[in-house]
Amino acid sequence: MSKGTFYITTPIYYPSDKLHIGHAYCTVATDAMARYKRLCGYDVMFLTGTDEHGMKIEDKARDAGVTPKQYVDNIVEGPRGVKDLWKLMNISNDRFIRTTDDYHVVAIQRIFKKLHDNGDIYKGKYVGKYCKPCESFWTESQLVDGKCPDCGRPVIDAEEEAYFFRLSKYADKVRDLLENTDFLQPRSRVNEMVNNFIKPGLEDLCVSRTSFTWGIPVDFDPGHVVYVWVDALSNYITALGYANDKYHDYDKYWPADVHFVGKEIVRFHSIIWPAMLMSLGLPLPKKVYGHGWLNFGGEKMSKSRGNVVDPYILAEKFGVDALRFFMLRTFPFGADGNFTNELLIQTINTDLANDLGNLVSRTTAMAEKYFGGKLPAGGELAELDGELKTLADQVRENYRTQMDAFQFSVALNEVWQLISRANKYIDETMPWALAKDEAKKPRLLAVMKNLCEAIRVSAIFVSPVMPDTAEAIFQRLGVPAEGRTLEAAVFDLETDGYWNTATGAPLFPRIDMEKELAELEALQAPARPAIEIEPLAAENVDFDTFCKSDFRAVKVKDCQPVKKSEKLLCFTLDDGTGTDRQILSGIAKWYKPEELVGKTLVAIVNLPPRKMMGLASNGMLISAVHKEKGEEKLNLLMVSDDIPAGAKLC
RNA sequence: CGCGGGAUAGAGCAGUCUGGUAGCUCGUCGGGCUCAUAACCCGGAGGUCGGAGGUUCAAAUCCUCCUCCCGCCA
Repeated sequence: MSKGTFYITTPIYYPSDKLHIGHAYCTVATDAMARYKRLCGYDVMFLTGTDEHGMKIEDKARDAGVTPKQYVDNIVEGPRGVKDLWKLMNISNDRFIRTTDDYHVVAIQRIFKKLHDNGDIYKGKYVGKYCKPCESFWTESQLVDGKCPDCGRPVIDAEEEAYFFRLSKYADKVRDLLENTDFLQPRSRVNEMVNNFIKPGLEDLCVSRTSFTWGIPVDFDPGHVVYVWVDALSNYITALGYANDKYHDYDKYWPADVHFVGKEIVRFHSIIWPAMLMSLGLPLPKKVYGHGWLNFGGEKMSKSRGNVVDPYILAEKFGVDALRFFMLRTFPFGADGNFTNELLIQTINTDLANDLGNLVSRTTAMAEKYFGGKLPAGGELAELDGELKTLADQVRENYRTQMDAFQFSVALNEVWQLISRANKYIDETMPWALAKDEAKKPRLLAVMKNLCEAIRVSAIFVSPVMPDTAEAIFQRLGVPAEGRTLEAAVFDLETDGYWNTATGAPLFPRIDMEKELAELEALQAPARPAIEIEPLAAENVDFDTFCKSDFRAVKVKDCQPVKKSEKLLCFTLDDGTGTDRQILSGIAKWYKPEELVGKTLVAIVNLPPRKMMGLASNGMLISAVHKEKGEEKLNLLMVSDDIPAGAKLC
């Protein structure tokens, strides 16, 4: 009686740090879709996992003084780790893959060998920017001001021996796949991929490295480890047993019905992954869906901004279902969303407490009061009831269409049409008035049963997103198992016998907005230290070297913003020599040009001249910098105006 | 001319592909109801849909140009 199989995946997450709400968003969406398909009657395989190799984890582990494996074990299996989080979020994955799992390692070596043997992987030279102290390769785009993004030191051109995958060979086929099929969704992502990566020309892909060791060894060439692409992307097939003996359902579930991925990795899933599969001669996944990101308060979430949202705090505070619901109801799945605590609380209060929760409360309260919770067969129907059923039928159609298109927010909006209609139905029928007249008892019975029926149907629709809530509602109404399937989600005006309702605590208590916001603020604040300063330098500078630095008091004669630059201000300074000195400084964020004119500042004047935005800068103004609650703060060093221009500091 | 996303009532968003009375949530104002979680139901006020041109009987929606914001994600 199964309708076939449905294979759905999340990306495998990189456990270099604890996961945040963005990861939870993707996984919850995938979980809701998996549950929905199960509800539809599919034999579902839902896979998630972690991508555990690579230099960054090697580095993090070294810093923490543990082995890379110990490091990832802790983040994946440890307290409040990845698996704990998914347990908390009620994620119903059927399988969890770690790229350090033995079977995966073996399979990757076989896959790598196969790609090598068929000529799509060849040995070449990887050319890039190399930072010697960090022993790291960087690409041009990763560099910060042309220097190593980790340590800020200069990089050199360098090369290392590496294996390459002939991605270029598949450029035309991949382009065709993207442009002429609905493989990649939403459609808007197709242009991004084609314009940014395929049109400029696909380069072959570096798939092995020798500059770090935390990875799967290339078994036929010691010293090389498999670089992320082959290792990570292949998880979708190794987890089914491809090229290994751990599992045996590759034939059953591959090709995947959909890979849900964040927009930042659409490129790998829509270009590299299909090309790899083509090379292996395997079928391609049916769809890749690139969802948007959750921003926080209008800004991108990031560690350094200190605005990373911890799903643990929110789930514990407001409940897992409420959090799951909020993420899927509020934001269109394909686009970025702006997460705010206010919006979260507002959504919970409006949709869950006022609309759904209150509907259940008032209905069960009346059923209890008028019928002792048992609603027998019979009742007197009216025209209005047909309206309710018609809407319920429409909602069912639209809900299924939207869910099948992965449009969670639209689908849920449909369900809330029905919930609102049911609330309105109560006002229209006024059961409390009917209850006063014994002759109207049959009508009252029908009204109550219709309400229960509307709630039952709604609960089924809601169940993929809020499994616990749906369960609670079924229990409150006394709905038997056969009344909980999507098949059974058809509004019936003639329900018979099975209603056995119970009153109870509110499903979703209303939240005191101001109080909770304050508490959240307090909970999140400790994560951001009030004042942070850079650690003192470990290395001493010798006296002579220090003495070479020529610090002088300078007076600001003029200060102008630099066109096209957000950061730079251009200073004309009196350094006491009689000739104006021009210095550029990246402090526009903190100071307005006009407020600095006339001030006496400190500058080092014997730095080599440097051009910035086409203007020469002869020296550097000295500032004091620190961080406040994760935010960068800067204060220009201003000294007494009594000090004459050019006075030497020593 | 690097690429992409965005600009719609006080706030947050949908609608733009497939032109045809501008919609939702919150807030606000007024009314109703009392079964329910100060909830629920009805109604009002509030928008020249970033700007300028163009196509069309008709444009938030299509075309051109401009301004501003946001990302660039090994």
